[in-house]
Amino acid sequence: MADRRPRKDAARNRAAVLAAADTLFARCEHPDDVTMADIAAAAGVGKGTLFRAFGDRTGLIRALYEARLEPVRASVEEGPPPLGPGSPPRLRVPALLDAVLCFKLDNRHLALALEQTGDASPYRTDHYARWHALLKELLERVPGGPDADFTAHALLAATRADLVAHLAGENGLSREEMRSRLAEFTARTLGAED
Amino acid sequence: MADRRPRKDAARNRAAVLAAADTLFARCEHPDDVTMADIAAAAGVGKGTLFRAFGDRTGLIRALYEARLEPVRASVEEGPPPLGPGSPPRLRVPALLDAVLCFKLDNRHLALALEQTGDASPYRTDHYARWHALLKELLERVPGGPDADFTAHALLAATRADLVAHLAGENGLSREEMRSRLAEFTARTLGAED
DNA sequence: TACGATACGGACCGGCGGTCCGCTTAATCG
DNA sequence: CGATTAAGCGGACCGCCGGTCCGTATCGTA
Repeated sequence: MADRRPRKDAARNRAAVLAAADTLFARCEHPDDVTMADIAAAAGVGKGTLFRAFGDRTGLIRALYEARLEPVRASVEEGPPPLGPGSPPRLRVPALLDAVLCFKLDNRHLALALEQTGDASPYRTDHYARWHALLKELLERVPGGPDADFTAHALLAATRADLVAHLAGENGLSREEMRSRLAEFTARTLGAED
Repeated sequence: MADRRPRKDAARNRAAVLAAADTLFARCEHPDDVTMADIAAAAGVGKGTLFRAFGDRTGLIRALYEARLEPVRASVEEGPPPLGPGSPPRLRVPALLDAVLCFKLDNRHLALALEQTGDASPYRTDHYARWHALLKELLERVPGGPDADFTAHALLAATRADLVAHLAGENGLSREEMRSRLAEFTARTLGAED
């Protein structure tokens, strides 16, 4: 009844597919330019392998995204302040949003691909649920703070992948400029520090 | 060299297609469930007609969206305060965002279909450009206000169709609750009124 | 009414995500 | 080690969708 370990070749292929998909998404401007067949070919496997390993297109992208996100998640859950636990909400909230923003900047293609996957809104993924829950909890502990639930959503919305891509691309906003804008915006919504 | 008026049947068919598409999108939960063939059939025309009139899927959805948006645009550009011109930014900004939110609530399916259309990010449409430009201009006139450009984007991001749909659907947030949450959020980012 | 321009419509196409099944190969066991 | 077996493989195949094409029908005009 225990989970049986996967075969060696299966594990190797899985990794190859993830790597291939990663580079392909990074190379192409629009996520839809990368087809499943492309990924399979680049990874040197058949399409069947790819679908058996990840279920469907969304599953593959999600797996990639979450693998990349893992270090950030770790920093947030057990890293040092101000990002890690234990730091006061007024410091941790901006740190958290900055981390999300940086992640999206560093993984534009992936985030775009994921948020844009037709089926299932980005709001039903569990990583979104985690960010939102944590943010909400922190906001609730800010004295005189705004409605935590909505504010958490609104702040996260400011880091949407396509917005970030637009600001970086069309507007030519640099990484640091964007970070400081977001920090300022976050500070405002937290309100004056009494 | 003048623009030749379209033939009567062409105009009628165009209207029929828009109407059919509207009801179909309204009926279905997920925009992708509505295919071009469905729309053509519901409108009682051939697929060719549909594509000749609107170019492609995105064009059709955009046309629908903008037709619906027209009254709101009119209210904003030449209506009475606080939504119309002439009212002070501190009143007009929240009014504007409230109007956008209400529009998205009333046209969830359309907004979803449009924002989710794979090709072209929602940030390159001209209605977005208009909202953003106006909002930015208003924010610049708020004394001691935040960075206008980024803030305008961030505020609009809080009214993204899929977020609105999520809040209304999963969270069961009522229309009025959402409006008041957004109003509160907006007020916060505008800062204390000195 | 006759004629040119315009629009119609549905058969058709290319390409995509996803499936299926005969073959290969890794793991296990005597 | 060789035999056995289940897990994994891969690419031909399928259904569907957005988009095109062109012979035919209809509108507007004189």
